[in-house]
Formats: sequence, C-alpha cells, structure tokens
Amino acid sequence: MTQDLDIARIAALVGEPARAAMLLALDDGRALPAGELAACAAVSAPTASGHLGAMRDAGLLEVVQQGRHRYYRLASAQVAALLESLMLVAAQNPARVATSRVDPLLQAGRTCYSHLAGRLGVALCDALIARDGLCIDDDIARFSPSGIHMLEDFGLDVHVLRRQPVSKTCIDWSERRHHLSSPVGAAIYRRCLQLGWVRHHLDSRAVSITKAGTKGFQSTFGLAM
Amino acid sequence: MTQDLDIARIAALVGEPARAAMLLALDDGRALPAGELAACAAVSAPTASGHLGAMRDAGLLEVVQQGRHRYYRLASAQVAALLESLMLVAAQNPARVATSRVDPLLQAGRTCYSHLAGRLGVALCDALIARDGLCIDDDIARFSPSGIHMLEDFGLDVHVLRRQPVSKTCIDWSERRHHLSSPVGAAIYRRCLQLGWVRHHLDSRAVSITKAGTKGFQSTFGLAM
DNA sequence: GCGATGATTCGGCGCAAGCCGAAGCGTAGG
DNA sequence: CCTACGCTTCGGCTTGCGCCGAATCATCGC
Repeated sequence: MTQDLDIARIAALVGEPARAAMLLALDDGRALPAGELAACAAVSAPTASGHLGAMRDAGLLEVVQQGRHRYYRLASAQVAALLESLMLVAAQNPARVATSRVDPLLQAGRTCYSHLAGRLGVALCDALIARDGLCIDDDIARFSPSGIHMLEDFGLDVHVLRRQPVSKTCIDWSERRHHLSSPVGAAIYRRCLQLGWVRHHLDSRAVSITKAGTKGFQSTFGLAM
Repeated sequence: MTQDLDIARIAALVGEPARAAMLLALDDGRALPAGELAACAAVSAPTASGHLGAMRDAGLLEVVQQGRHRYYRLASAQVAALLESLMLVAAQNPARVATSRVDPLLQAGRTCYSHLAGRLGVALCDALIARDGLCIDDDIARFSPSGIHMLEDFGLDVHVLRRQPVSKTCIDWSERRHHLSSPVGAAIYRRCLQLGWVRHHLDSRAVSITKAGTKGFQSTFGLAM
C-alpha cells in the first residue's frame, strides 16, 4: 500500500489544533495574512509560520505575497470539501460530552466556501422546499418552475437553471440539514450581499441579517426569521 | 472557537499511518477482524488494538463481536466520504516526488464504499457519456432516455430513474475522473457481481473483470477493455 | 538612509503518543 | 477441564514534533 501514507500525511496536517484553527479560519475562501492566522490559532508567529509553510508544501494552501504581507488561502475547493467532511463526521460523533456551549456564530448563519450555511442557509433551503420550489433527493436538489420563478424575482440569472434545474447540496455540520451549495448557492449568496440583506463580518465567517434582509427574505421566500 | 478541536481530533486519528492503513482497508464497507487489520497496518496486535479502540470511541468505527473475533467496520458513509475527500486532496498535491510506482490494484478497478471506482468505474462512466447516455455537469450526472435504455438492457430496475434521471458522481482519486456513485452506482456494481462480470477479491478492495464481463461490457456499453 | 513592522529560519526544550513484550481475559474446541 | 487462539490491558521505552525566544530578512513609511 502506498496511498496510506499520502492520506495520513494530509490528515496529520489537519489533525493538529493550531493548523486546524487556521484552516477553519480560511474555510470560507478568504485569504488572510500570516499574522492574523497566528492569532486565530493562538500561537506565536514562528510557530504559525512553520505550520503555514508545511501546509503550503503539501498543497493545502496557496500563498500570495502583497507588500510585506503574505496572504494564505485554501488551495482548492477540494480542500474546503475535506474540511466540511471532517466537520460533518466530528459533529455527529458522541464526543460532545461537556461541550453543551453553543458557538454564537451559529446563531444566524455562516458562509461555507462561498455559499450560505448555518441557520440561514438551512432555513432558506427549507423555505424553498415548503413552497414547492425545490425537492431534495439523495443530496441532489431539483428546482421546480415555481422555485425558478422565486429565484427570478430574487434577481438571479436563472437561464442556466432552465436548462438543468439541478443543484448540489451540502450537509451543514451545525444544523445537520441540507443547504444549497455551488454554483446556485454561491449565486444566491452573492445576490444577498448585493441587495444588502446580509453582512459578512470581516473578522470571521459569521453572517448577520440586516433589517432589509429580514423583510426581503420574508416577502420573497416566505421566510420568517 | 470550539469546533477546531473537534475536527482536529478526527483528523489526527486518521493522520497516523497505521490507523490510515486500517481505515483504507475498511473503505469498501467490509468488516474485518482486529488481527487482519493489524496485519494490514503492519503493527503488533496490542498496537492495533489501541488504535481500533480509539477510533471506535471517536465514532469512526463500529465493532461487532462474533465468537472470539471482533469485526470492525466504518461507522457511517460519512466516514467513507471523509476518506475519499482525503484521497482526492492527497492525489492531486505535488507530493508525488519519488512515488512513480503504480499500485497494481488500480490497474483494473476497485470498489469505493459499495460502488465501482478505479479504471473500470471511470471507463464505464466515459462509455455512457460517449454514447450520449449520460451527461455530467458540475458533479451531477443526468441520464438521457437512451442511457436509461442501456441500463434497462443491463438488467437494472430503472423505474426510479424515469422519475428523476439524476445521479451523483464521485471523483476518483487515482484516475482524477468522474465515476457514478450511489445509489445508481451501487446498483450497477451489484448487478455486475450478479452477472459474474466482475469478481471482488476477498483480501482487498481490488476488482477484476471476468471473461464474461469483458464480453458483457463490450456488448452492452460498447466498452473495450 | 533608518526605525518599525511582518514574516521566516534556527536551536533547544519538553511533552504527547506510538511502539512493543508480557500478562490477563474470554471464547472455541477437543 | 484444559489447551489454543483472538483480543485487550498494562508498563516502560523512545522518538517525533509542537512550542517559543532570539536572530535574520524583506518591505514600508518617514
């Protein structure tokens, strides 16, 4: 066996609290400078630098130099998918012994590598299903004509959806429920930002809903927050 | 942050060559006794026992006792998905410096948690596409009427496909190409076994094609091995 | 230019964790 | 009942690696 070592090498990189914290901070696709990642992981700059270098060498991260800063970001969507896989497995195993404390970030929503996840992402998905705009079968979502109509009202360019009214879903690790993922999910997220319905907090991947968003989600999707 | 630790704990378990070897041996869904897993990982029985216990406690493995043997298997499809995620990331990163040696298992095919992967899985998928039976867009596969007809000839119960001619795909880590996954992929694999077209080697997850299979793949799917 | 700031490299410390041999426990089978 | 066998627990050894402080390099602003 030779691929054992390959996957063990990758998993070992992620299996270190400091490195895992950095990867999670990058999970939504942003690029962050080394110093900030050191702070996220609560380690010193030299330690962080070592970790980041190792992850870059292994192909998990990309680095882009800008002035005296070096911005790191996830190297590919596959790496993000790997993190989501890990979160899913971690969320459903019984290690939640004394961790009843709920992370405040989960209260509203969060982004998941360019699409909406968390409570908002799941609720949006549920609302579409409740109004017969969408049906999900075995992780695959199909839009109905009325669902496409809703997205049109929302301001999305849906001509691709007309050809193939299908999207992938992603199981949210915090809610254990489906939400829409790329590319439709990403388009919805971009449109939400554009309309000012949600705001992306710069220091994390939390997402909060604006007043306009509350009204908009209500009128367009029948979503009561 | 609290979920950092969760995913790090899971990843650290996988990130150990001996444990990774055991998980990979279980990747196709079989249940194996502790002793055999120790051999797979090339460690002593006590060492293996410690690893297996830790993975069971973490919810990665399930154990079923049968006589004086204890059979371990992956606890859920999510764990298998995690392994596939890791293989995908591991396969596409540039750590293939001196590992030009090709694993003989990949030559014919392999199973991937109850469906066909490897060269055979990818070739079958390609053949369906080439004959306009299938089109893949963004990891989602749709069957055309002629594709459904081919599967019918093959002996599959396709009434569910008529309602929703859609399936998921899985990117094979060795071929870097799509192949069909559950539930259609699993049905195809079961039917192949039933027809005696492929044989599952008991000591690994390799799959070999029988003479009947060569003929059958040729006549039904136009697949030249 | 010169200090300030971000990032990396180097060296040494300390702990966590993997490994095995020996011993213990339970089941199978004569 | 007693031996054989599969698996686990226990104790102790060793090594790998995560951590930091100090030093080095590069870039920005003045």
